[in-house]
Formats: sequence, structure tokens, C-alpha cells
Amino acid sequence: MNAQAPKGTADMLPDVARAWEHLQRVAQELFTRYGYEPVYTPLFEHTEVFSRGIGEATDIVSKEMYTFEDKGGRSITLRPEGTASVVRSALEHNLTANGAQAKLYYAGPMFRYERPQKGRMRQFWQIGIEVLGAAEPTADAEVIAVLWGYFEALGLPRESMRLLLNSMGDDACRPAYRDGIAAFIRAHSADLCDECDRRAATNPLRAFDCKNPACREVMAGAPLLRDELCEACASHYAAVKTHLDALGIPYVEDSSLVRGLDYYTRTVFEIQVEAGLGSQNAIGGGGRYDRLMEAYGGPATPGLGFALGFERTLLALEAAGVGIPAPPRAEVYVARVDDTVTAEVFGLAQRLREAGIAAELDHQARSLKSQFKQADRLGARFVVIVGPDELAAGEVTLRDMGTKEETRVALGIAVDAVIAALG
RNA sequence: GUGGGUGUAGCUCAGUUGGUUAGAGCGCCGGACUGUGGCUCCGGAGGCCGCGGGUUCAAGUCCCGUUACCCACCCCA
Repeated sequence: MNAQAPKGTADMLPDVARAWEHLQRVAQELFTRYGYEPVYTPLFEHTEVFSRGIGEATDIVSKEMYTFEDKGGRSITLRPEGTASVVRSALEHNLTANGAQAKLYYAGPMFRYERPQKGRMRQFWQIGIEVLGAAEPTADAEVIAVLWGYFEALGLPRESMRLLLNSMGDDACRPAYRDGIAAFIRAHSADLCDECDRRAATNPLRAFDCKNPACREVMAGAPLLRDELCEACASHYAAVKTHLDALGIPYVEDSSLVRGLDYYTRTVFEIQVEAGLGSQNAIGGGGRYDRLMEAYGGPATPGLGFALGFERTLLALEAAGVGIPAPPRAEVYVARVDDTVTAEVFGLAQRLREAGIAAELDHQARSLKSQFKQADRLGARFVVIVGPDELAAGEVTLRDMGTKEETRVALGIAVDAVIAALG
């Protein structure tokens, strides 16, 4: 058989898995401090959850989903992102009934059928938070502060991060602007690439994203939504910026920041890093989605959140020279001089473990010398040597691997001696 | 979906104009006064040279195909 993991997936071996757990631990600690609670939603949903939530015309829905029919004839899709599921779940369980607010966070794998490249996998992990029921601009600033604070908490220098901010307007001002851009594109179609030309009909705002230099030049002359926001959106956007300023979080307004998911309204943001990511330089992003709950047939409920990618965050940390803490695999190694003392060695290791100490021993009948090498490799600060000589006196030898100092202690109090030695 | 690059020991890579038993470093295992680590020295194990065809007296080296990975476009976290 083929022992390779499927294209776009990767095994997370201990070093990476440890980093994964670290990312989740830091998230848990920080998000909890901001009042967010954990939520786990299914890894797959009815396809409709994504097609209606994210938008039929988006790339994600139109060509990147893992969709299949289950044995009951239902159309099922592996989740390509987290927000749609969380909002669906909040609606199902009435988490925002009677004006209640829900603050949730999640972490787990997402699935998109794309060509893999640096920082882009078919199964990739995201951590995200969602606030449902909060319309005030302080919520926008809080969500952005959590994202920013998370990367800082991991040790990413703030100079290496760039926060992009924009407003996409709402139902009151976006449609008119959208039509205006479509008209603008049609008027300049001769100077734009075919793709952008087509965008006039499908998703005109995406033309701002085009990397084609000619298109960029043309679009630079297009009217900005920022200048055509309705009064409510304009004041909301201004308030968000004021709150960010107060928090001392630096941001860059970028009118070309247009999220590719249909559900976004008003505030959108993204954090990019320059080093380590290749062309996939966004490590986290999100925005407000005030109409999403309604799209599912629920009551009008404002909402917003962000998602960040594990793989990319790790690449960014690596590029910034930030290490992932790796605790020693063993604090104490119990060495066996010969096989007459096996029972005592195994018993002592077990008692150390029960006392809360990371203890390791040999299971391969290795020589004493190689047991020491192993102890060294595992980072053990002490080695307890158990041999016939010691046992004859009812004792064991405790060796400090740093100072090479050896002391004899009674077998009966060996655990206490180790605890005392470890301090 | 489109384009470019690369596939040789566990890892990172060498392999000369095709020529005999395919190499190095790191890692791993063992040894250097028969119960002791990190340094040094010595030794050892480990390779369908991605896979399948072809050219040739001879292919890791050339040609074709295929597959996997990487990178970019695109899109997004």
C-alpha cells in the first residue's frame, strides 16, 4: 500500500504536535481572559451551511469544498472555515435569544481542496473567536485586540506584524458602491485583465485585489468605499479606529482589503507578516458579519470574529526566531545496572511518576552506558542508579547530571530524595 | 485548474564528459582500564539512486512517460 499521507495533509510529528498544543494553550489562556468560552462544532455540516453562509459565488464554495453525499442521501461538506458552523450552532441552540451575547472560541482542522504551497494545506488548522449579539464598535476593537495580543503573547515582535483595516459598508451603502465599481470596470475594461472584466458581473470589489500591475493602476483611480460609506457605517468605522488608537494598536487603512467571503459587512481586518510566509502572508484575519444569522433564517443578530492559521503562525514564529517551549522529556532517569534489579527499577520509576515526576527507564535491556546517554538526551537532571551493590545496603545512588555529584540514599526514601533534589 | 523546479541512506546533500563493490556530514548502534552521560577517537548498521519504459556493451547519470513533493499564479487563515 501507499504509506504516504494524502496530498495537502501532513502528519504532525512530536516537535510539530508540541507546537500545536502550545498555540492552543496560549489561545485558551488569552481568550479566557477576554471572556470567550470554548465551543466544538462538527467537522462536517450540511453543505447548505457553507453555500448560503459563505456565498455560492465565492472561490471557497464554488471550487474548494470537500462535498459528498452520505449514505442517507444528504449533501455533506467538510468545513472549509469555522464561522459558518459556529453561527449555525448559535442559531440552533438559541445562544443569542432575547438579546443575549455569546463569545466563543474554537480550534481545529479545516478543509479546502486547493493546490498546496507554502502556508497552504488541504487540511489546515485554525483558531478563531466569534462574538454574537454585539453591535458596538468596542466589540470590533476587542476582537482585533485579541488577535493582535495573541501573536504578541506567542512572542511575535509587533514590528514584524502589519494590521490592515477597512470597512466594507453594509446594505445601506455597499450595493450602490458595488454597482458603481461594476460600472467603473466596464468603463475601463479595455485596460483591465479578462479576470477583472469578468468580476464586474460576479464580484466587482475583488478587482481591487488583482495583482496585475495594469489593473492596479486603473483601480487606483476607482472611487473608494471608504469615501462613500453611509453615515452609520462611517461613524462605526471611525469609532473602531478611535478605540484602536486608544489601545495603541497600529493599523494601516487599506481600501484593497476585501474579504472573499460574502458574509462580511463593515469592519474587515487582516494581520500580515513579511518574513517566512512566501506569498501567503496573512496569518490571521476576520471581520464583522451582521447579516449572517439572518441568512440562515434566524433573527437579525450582529456578529464578528477572526480566524488565524496554525501553519502560517508557526512559519512566522520560525522566521522571527521565536522558539516553542519544549519541556524535558524526563526529569529523572532510573538506570539499571543489571537484570537482577529490574523489579526495583521498574517499581521506583512508577513511584516517581505517581509522585508527579517525569521519570524514564530503559525497556530495551541497554547497557548502563547507553542508559546514561539516553538520560542525557532526554534532559534528565538526575539519574537514580540501581545496582546490586546499592541494593545490598538497601540503597540507591542519586547522581546529579549537572554537577556529577553522587549520593547514596535509602531505597525507601528515594522518591522524597528526588523531590528534594529537584527542588 | 495553469506554470516552473526537484525526487540518491532516518535528516541535509555530493555523485565528475554514462564505466567496475553508490559517498559525506549529522543522527542512530557498539567500542576506547569488564557499574556511569555531554567532548574526542575508532568501528558498525542502514540505500528497488520515486516508479515504468527506452537508448547503450554499460544508466543514479541520456530520452519518454508517470507519480510525489516544493514554489508561484489563483484564493484565503
